[in-house]
Amino acid sequence: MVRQILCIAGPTASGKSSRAVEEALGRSTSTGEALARDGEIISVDSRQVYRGLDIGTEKISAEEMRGVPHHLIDIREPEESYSAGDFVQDATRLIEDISARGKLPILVGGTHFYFNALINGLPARVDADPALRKELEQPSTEELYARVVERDARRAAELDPLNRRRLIRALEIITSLGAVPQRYPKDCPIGQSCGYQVEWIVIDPPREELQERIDARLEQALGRGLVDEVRRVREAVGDTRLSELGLEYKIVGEFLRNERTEDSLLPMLSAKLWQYARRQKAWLRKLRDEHTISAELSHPDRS
RNA sequence: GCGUCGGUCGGAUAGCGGCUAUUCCAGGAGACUGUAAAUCUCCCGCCCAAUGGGCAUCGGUGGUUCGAGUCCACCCCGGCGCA
Repeated sequence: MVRQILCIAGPTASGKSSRAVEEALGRSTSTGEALARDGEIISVDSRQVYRGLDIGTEKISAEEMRGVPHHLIDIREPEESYSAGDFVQDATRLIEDISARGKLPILVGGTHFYFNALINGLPARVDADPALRKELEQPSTEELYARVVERDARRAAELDPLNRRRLIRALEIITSLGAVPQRYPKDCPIGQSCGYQVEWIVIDPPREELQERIDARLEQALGRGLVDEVRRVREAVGDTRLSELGLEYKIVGEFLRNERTEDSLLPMLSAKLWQYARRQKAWLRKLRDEHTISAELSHPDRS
């Protein structure tokens, strides 16, 4: 059976979360018509899955949820891993559950790669192999690339020879399957693999407006104790993992280690979040190209 | 005032007489098939009849030299030390 889902995507600070709640409550008036919707929200966010990362990830508060169930938030400890594969599995299950209850699954978030993975599928289906990954940390990047070329020339041609992470992942798949499966096999056109009927809402505010929203949100986050939150997370997971969590966690972590001044915090965070937003916009373009979804330039008053 | 260290492309930084002035950050354009807020690539003085070529450029002015960001002199500016 073809499940219907609503996907809300957009860059950071674009106001996705509150829009999702409105959609779930059926109060969206963007088209002028009152849509009687009763939905549950599935977060599509690679960082909000972690407990304790609240301020830095701009996690929605209980009040802001307004009684709408939210899924895939606070489901892991920060030191645990969570992958696109985990997400696809969890989201697939949740979509079934929510649909079975007669409700509309609403997927909202800024991890656009996860949307892509859910809708277009992840052909490999090979779990991470920590032991193998550790072993593959040893060889030089050149060597890793040579191995991929030797064992799967087709995939090698697609990969960046200098991107170790991707090379290691490719070798992980090759070790398990012999070769990396093709992205879009002839018998599985784009959009067919997921079997969902997708309605898109893409919120993509103009540059200047988004930058203002990012800065406003950052000042708010600092006022709400961002630095203390990062300090707690750092104590729990250590510096390496902290940096991996990215953005606020990485930058504030540098400050906590006295590698940067307090004055440089806000400007640097602002710059990094804008860089992030740009990467997200690149994904939106890709999603648009693949799904003919249209962007909505308007946005709700707050997020 | 004397001494001293320094003034390099938005910021920081390398450069110790020779051919394309280094690296990091910021900025811009992208990639992305299981770490994705991660990871990675390219561009980033000016101009052009541009898969190549031309002209600039290292605080200023002069000088030494076949050749100067690099050496010398003087000047301007900043830090430190001594007065």
